[in-house]
Amino acid sequence: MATSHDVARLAGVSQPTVSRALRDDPRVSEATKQQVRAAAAALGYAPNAIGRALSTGRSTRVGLVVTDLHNQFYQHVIAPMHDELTKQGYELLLITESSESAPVADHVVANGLCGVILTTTILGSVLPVRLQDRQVPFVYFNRTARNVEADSVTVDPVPGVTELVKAVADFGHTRIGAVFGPQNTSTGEVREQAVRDLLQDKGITLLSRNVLHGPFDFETGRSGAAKLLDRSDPPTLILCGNDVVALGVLDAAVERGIDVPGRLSVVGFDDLPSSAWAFVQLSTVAYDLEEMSREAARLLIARVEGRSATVPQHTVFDTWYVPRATLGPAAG
Amino acid sequence: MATSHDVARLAGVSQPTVSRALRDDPRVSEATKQQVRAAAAALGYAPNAIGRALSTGRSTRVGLVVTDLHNQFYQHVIAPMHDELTKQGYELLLITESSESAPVADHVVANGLCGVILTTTILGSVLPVRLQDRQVPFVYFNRTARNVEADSVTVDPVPGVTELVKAVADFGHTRIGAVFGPQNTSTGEVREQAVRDLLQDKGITLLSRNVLHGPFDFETGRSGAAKLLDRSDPPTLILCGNDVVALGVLDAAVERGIDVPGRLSVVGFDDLPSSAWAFVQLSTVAYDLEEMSREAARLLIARVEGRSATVPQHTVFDTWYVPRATLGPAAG
DNA sequence: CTGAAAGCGCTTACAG
DNA sequence: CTGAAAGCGCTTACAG
Repeated sequence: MATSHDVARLAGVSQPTVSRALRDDPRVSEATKQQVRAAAAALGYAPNAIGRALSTGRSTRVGLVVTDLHNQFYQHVIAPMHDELTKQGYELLLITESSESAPVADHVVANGLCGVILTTTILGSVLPVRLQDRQVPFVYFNRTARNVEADSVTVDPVPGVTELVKAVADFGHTRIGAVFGPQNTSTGEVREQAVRDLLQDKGITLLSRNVLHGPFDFETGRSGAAKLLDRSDPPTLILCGNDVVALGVLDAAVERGIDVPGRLSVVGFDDLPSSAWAFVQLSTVAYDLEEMSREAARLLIARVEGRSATVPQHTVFDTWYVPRATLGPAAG
Repeated sequence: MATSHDVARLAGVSQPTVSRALRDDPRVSEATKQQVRAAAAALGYAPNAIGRALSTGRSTRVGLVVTDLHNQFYQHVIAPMHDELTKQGYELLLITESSESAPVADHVVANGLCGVILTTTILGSVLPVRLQDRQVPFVYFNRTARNVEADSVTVDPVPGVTELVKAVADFGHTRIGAVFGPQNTSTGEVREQAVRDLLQDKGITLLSRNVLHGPFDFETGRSGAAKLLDRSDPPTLILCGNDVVALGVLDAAVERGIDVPGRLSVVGFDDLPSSAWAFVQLSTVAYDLEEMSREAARLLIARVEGRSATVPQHTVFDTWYVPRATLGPAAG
């Protein structure tokens, strides 16, 4: 592979001039730039990112920290995020957060990532602290944390849940079950609180024995539904922490031959593409996940490039209820 | 962040000794190693990967080249692949192949990737050639290419399709439609050929007007099914290039109120987790996609580390038929 | 067993 | 407008 020295030799200039010319430095004359570009093209030269990173102390590599890459949800955030990053000349490195988060922060620094998007911060996690210590810019995606302030993109569940709860009340549901997300994440907490508050406003009680928690995955939904449905007085509706959980609930219901929504209604949150499939038709709360993913990338880049205000930026996305086939009148 | 110089100063040794000690170089005495490790720990030092990469000319960063990150399929390859790479001390960088593939190869070199996994090589693509030119190790995932030999992991569709075709024949299907994958990929080609050959062995004809092609996505299935189902003599069975396409076909069928498998049978290929959901129950051809993804990572790492035989390694995975609810007796 | 020197491929003050 | 020099943080012959 050609280096800037090769280009310099061919163009008859010094190596630093090659560096400047190709970055379109205004101090280099047009004539010189022409020559350098021609020489670079002739040699098929592209600046080496490693050399640049070492020299500038900054790369264009962004880390995306996730817990569960198997989760369908991430597919829909990775795609637009990667797209936005690429468009702006950055790269996406996948990082899974293991239980020990200190290594992650070291890893990030050692690998010269210019910033990190945290999709997975457990409340009270030390990772944000570590990143801050090491002065690595980061943004919270769909999460926040109390200990460390930083840019964030989140969702306001209230508008969507308000509409949803109205539909629930209109359909006459009173025996309600819930399979919420983990209690140690802000996403789980915020959604649960919205549902609880708004149900209460409608005078609907959520019995604590009908409320379950677990990771935002299919199995949580399956096993949660199993517990709730095998009772003598099963709920007529199960509210879920997200769509993936709701799919698990549907799976359990169908397996038991329980008609949805005839005998059981199910509601999710996220409105993933699969929820709209004709043989799923999951009623759910939606928001613009794609735009939200892009916004996370944008916030991070702005921060990395020093274009952000010193104070943390918080973008909040609106939600709305999407009525489909899995929420219907309460069973007799 | 501390550098090896800081550690050297604290440990009272030279910087190269720090470098050697931390890599556990046998030429360094145990006593010195102890001191260096202690100093490194005290400073929270971790070797800088950028410096190392520049110096060795090799990183531990692997690129995964995909076309369509939105496709559900990739979720199931990214997760295990990332897991295997991480386990072996490598990192995963996402790369989408745009139409122009020369830039991709340059990008790979400029960013010092140590190797690349190609999931998406179109037959006749120049990317493999470019990578070979630049001496970047790579492996074909689920694809091969004629022009350039390289390590590969692929699937042999024959065993699974043989079983499948037997079931199809036993159920008495004769009016058969197909929505195959793209004709410009080896995966699409190989699967289609297997289906054609094995149907022919059973004396079943696949009318060319009933055979459609398209990208391996949901929309291909939806629109393909629309075409086939709106005919006066619709097929009693639609064979699909993969599960995602089959889901699209199911979607179109359900939307039209067509009973599956009463009036229409549908079969996929891949056996993605969603195909097993109780409300999907897609009959399909399965193979060990997770193990296959890990194997791709392993082959690449072995190649990168010079542990592979000079001749390309080809791992081929077995397939089998998974009967579920979407393949039944041919409609009257 | 350890250190001094050189170099990987860039960028960035500093001169001129 | 351009070049010579130094340095980013490592590794790797080369001496000793």
